[in-house]
Amino acid sequence: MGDGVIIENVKHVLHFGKEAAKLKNRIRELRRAMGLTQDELAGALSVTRQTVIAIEKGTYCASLPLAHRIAVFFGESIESIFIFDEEDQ
Amino acid sequence: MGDGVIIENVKHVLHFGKEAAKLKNRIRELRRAMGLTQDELAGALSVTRQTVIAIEKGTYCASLPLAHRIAVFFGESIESIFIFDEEDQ
DNA sequence: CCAAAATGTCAAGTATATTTTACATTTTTA
DNA sequence: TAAAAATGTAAAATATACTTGACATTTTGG
Repeated sequence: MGDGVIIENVKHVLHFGKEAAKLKNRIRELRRAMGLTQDELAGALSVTRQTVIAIEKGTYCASLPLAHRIAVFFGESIESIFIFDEEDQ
Repeated sequence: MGDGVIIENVKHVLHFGKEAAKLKNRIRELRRAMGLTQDELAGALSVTRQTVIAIEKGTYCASLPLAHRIAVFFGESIESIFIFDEEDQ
C-alpha cells in the first residue's frame, strides 16, 4: 500500500456562506434585568450553560420549544425577544 | 476470521421515550383556508414538501427561523400558530 | 490583592430538523 | 373511469441545536 493520507470518519464539515441565520435576541438584557447568572437561567430553562452562552451570543438560534420556554420565563412573546432580520434565513 | 455479525457505521440510533415534543399547529388549517397545496406552501417558505408534511403532521417541530417565516406568511404570531402544551419539552 | 464566581472557548458526541430521491396511496377532475 | 394532481411514506445524507467536560479569562467582593 502507498503512503497517502487517509481521513476516515469525518462527521462534520465546516461550510461557508449561508451564515447560519445568527438572529439576535434580548436574552442577555432580560436575564441581567432579573439579576440572574447564565447558570441560573440555564437551570430555569432546563438547558446547559453552554446553550445559554451560545444563544445569547447568537452562535445559533434556539429551537422552537426552547424559544417558547424562554418567552414564558420572561413573560414576553417569542417575536418580542428574538429579532428576525428582513431576509430572515 | 469467525462468522459473527459486524455492524459498522451506525449513525442514527432510534430512541424511545421522551417523545420528541410533537407540538401541534394550525398550519394545515391555515394552508387550506388559503387554498394552497403542500407544494405551493413549501415553495413560499423555501423548504421542501417533505418538511411541510412533517411539520403539519407534527413529526417534528419547525426551527425558529422557519416558524417565523410561517407566522409572517399567514400574518399571525408564532404562538397563535403553534400549540405548546403545558409540560412543553 | 487574591480568591471565588461568572463568563468565555474548544472539541467531540448526541439529538433533532431539513433535504433528496423514489415510490405508494388518495383525491380531483376531465 | 382513467389520468393527473395531491398527499403520504420511507431511508439515507446533511445541517443545525444541544450536551458534556475540561480549561482559560474576566469580573466581583472580602
